[in-house]
Amino acid sequence: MTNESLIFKKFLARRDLRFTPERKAILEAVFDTHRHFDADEMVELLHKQGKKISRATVYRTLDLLVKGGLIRAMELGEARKVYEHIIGHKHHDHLICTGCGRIIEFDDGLIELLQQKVCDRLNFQAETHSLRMFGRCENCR
Amino acid sequence: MTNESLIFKKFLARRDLRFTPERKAILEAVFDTHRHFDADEMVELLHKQGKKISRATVYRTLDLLVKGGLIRAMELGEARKVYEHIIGHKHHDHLICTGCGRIIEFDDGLIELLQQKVCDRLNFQAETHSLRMFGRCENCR
DNA sequence: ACTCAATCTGAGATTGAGTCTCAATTAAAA
DNA sequence: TTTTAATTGAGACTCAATCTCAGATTGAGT
Repeated sequence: MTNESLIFKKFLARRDLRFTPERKAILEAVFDTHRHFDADEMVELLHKQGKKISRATVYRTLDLLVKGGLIRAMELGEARKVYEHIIGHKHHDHLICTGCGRIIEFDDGLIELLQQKVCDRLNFQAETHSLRMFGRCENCR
Repeated sequence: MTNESLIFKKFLARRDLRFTPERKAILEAVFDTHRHFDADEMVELLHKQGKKISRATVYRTLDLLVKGGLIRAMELGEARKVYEHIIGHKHHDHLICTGCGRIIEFDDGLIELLQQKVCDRLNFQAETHSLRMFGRCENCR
């Protein structure tokens, strides 16, 4: 049993929700994918694997994975939301190249610290944050 | 002639686009509004003022104002894009209360500086950025 | 002022990601 | 086994945003 399965099961149990075969299959497909993906890509991937799971269930389960803190949803300038793993990955933010669509991840502890200071100063209790910089990567500038 | 009119006219002229009565009315309505607004609110506001301007034209003109650097579009956690002025306003980022929807603006020069350093380090030429922190404001925590 | 090519507009159709509905199914507890 | 509640799938629905295209408007050139 993988780490993420345990965490997801615990999350579901806490809410009287069930670890169904569909949720298991989606969880596994999500954690087998080591890049950003969107909901409809996940539907397609599951169908390619012969798993007949409806769009509605995929959307619902991705929401659960977000609520459970296993994955993170982001808007990277496109219409669709994309997702990435949280578990087993250090927090990071994104540079988004408006030329080629490339996503560059970075993290900077000092920026995070200063963000926290801003929140403290304004008496705000941050739960999540999103820092995105849009521009040109080295290949496109 | 206001500052923003001059800038918008110049932007349009540079692209062989016209400063039509509709675009003028939208520009004025936008800069008379001193808070965040979305496209459909702007349509409604114009209609209340007796200006019969179509949704399509409002959407198109807001895009032009963004391209021209007069206003900025953001996603603040809701489905709709919201807009705010850029001209005459210092750059800032946002705290978004997930309890009451309140938007708190802040700016922190040191964070901006560190963002620039990240871009320099990764050879990335940033054009815009967006830093949002979601959580609970002092009234909702 | 007139012509003409290019831009602009409005009404409504269309798109598309995401959500909702509800009947049938499945899981788990009693 | 019975009962109760959660779950699923198919497709309808929502709604912000975009697109279409015919007719109107603009402005440069004459």
